[in-house]
Amino acid sequence: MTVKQLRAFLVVAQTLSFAQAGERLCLSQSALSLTIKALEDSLGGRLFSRTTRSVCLTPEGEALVPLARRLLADWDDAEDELRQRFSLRRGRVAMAAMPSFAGNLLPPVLKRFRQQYPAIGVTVHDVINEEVMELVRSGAVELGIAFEPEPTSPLLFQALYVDRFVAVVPADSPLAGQSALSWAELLTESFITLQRPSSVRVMLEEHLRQQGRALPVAFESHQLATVGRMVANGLGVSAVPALCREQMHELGACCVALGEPVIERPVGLLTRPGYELSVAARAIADVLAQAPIYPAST
Amino acid sequence: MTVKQLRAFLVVAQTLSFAQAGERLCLSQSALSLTIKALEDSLGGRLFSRTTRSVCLTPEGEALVPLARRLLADWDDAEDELRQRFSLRRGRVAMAAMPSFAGNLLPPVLKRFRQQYPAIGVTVHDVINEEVMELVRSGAVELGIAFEPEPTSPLLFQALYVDRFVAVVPADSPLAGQSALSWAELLTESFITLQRPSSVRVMLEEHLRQQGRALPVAFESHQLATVGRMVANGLGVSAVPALCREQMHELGACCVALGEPVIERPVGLLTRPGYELSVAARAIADVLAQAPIYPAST
DNA sequence: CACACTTACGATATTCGTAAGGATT
DNA sequence: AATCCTTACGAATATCGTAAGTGTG
Repeated sequence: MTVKQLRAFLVVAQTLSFAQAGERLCLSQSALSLTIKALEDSLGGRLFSRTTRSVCLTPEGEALVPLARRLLADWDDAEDELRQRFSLRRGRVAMAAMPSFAGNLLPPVLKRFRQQYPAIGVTVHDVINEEVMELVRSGAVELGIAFEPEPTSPLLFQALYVDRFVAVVPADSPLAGQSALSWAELLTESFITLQRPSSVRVMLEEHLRQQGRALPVAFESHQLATVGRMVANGLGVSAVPALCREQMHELGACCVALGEPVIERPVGLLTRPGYELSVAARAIADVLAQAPIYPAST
Repeated sequence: MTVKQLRAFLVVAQTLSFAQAGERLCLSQSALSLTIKALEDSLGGRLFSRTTRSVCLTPEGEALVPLARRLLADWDDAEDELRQRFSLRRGRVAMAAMPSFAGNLLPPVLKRFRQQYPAIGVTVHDVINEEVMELVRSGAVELGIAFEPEPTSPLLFQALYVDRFVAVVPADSPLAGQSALSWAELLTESFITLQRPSSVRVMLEEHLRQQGRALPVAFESHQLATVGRMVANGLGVSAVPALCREQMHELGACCVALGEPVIERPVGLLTRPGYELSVAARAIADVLAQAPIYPAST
């Protein structure tokens, strides 16, 4: 039993005429006759009762009509579903982004994406850098946005821009007026930073340890917003990726460039090697790559 | 999108190997490759991600797997359903029979039918002769069992046997001992018969009117069983088709042959012209025609 | 180098349309 | 006689398998 046969059957069942049905199916009478015959043979009995002059359904044919209708409707629905996915008129993408990106650069990108493909749903997992990598690695999400992983990581990385740490100081601090700060100057103050699993914290400690410095941590939080608020209230200073500059300003803190050693690290797209992206995920990746919203890398 | 393509897709999705899938499908690698390619083209995108060395599903392919499973399962179910109908391993037949037949000869016939085709359901409408014809005419039932209709009737009739009226008298009546009765003898008694719409009543009156006799109706009922019981209790006599002889005996009444004029009429199968019987109905008709249970026609 | 999928090409099957046949109104 | 379905047959199309090509482990 083939799709074509079933479609032909339904049209004949509706018109009760091989000639009319053939016309509607763009098929000659003879071809249609053979098609129905083949269907009947495959099922083991007659579906139509032909009396050379008139055609009518046998009881078995009658029973097939509703079955065929449902079958073909489901068939067409499934076909449509897939076609819509491929043509970006439907779908859902799961992605993960580290909080600093998810909260700052991602929303405008998603807005643009939404304007372009309004029927594609997006699930964003706003988790710390390490969990982004884990979600991508496990296949739970198709796309991740995070710092460039170690070379030993099996994940594919495509850089979007290079992020650089900047100092965060209270707006009324004397440090706020300077065009740039040295680490030595910054570290004389009480330091506020994120809690341990955070990659921002880990990166900071790692780089400073390499030059023999330690982080004088006075307060820590697991929310960037809290860090910013603490700095704004004069509890101390911090250092965050430039990505968060806007957010810090909004919280009332001031960002100042940091001198040597410049701590910077590429931020970009993580994907799982060996697995293709869905058309929809590919579209998000493209919008991300073309978005003109990234801070200069220098 | 064709059935063959979808089946091929599912096997490849399971094995994740064109070679193995081809083997299971009895298809060469190349043919399978083309089949999948055709499916992908028809849907507008890739379903598998091939890296010359390994095959895996794209997210869209992943989405198609459950759809394809359901689609093909439904497809096979429908195919099976029809095949079972044609092979008499499933189905339902609606038929109608006049009460005298439905209550006497039909049960053993249906028992035989059931033994032969245990999975075919039968709906029997036990209604008076005229309604049997109406149900067949309207297509509500495929088969009817009734007296032969008038030649003007559009229904097809196939005789099973010829039924003849016999007298019904109380067992303790002097009439019960005779080998045959004349209508003159019978009509001297109080007469019990069925109520008006019944064809038995109509036929009786019609035949007697032709010879200038009237029916001295004392009691009437719309149930043959009640008529029999009334006769058994000495309320009077009756005349019924020979078909009901057994039933009358069981009710305590006695049946005796009737002399001239012999009232007889063929009983048989009614079908709708121009409409084919279902395989299952055909099977019942065959069992009915071959059943060796009919009284001799003479 | 070996394996696994793709592409190319000739052979086989299927499907199609035209034309003839048969039956009914 | 006209209409409608079936059957027959040659042609176009599609599908298949073998074999060569290509990229990966």
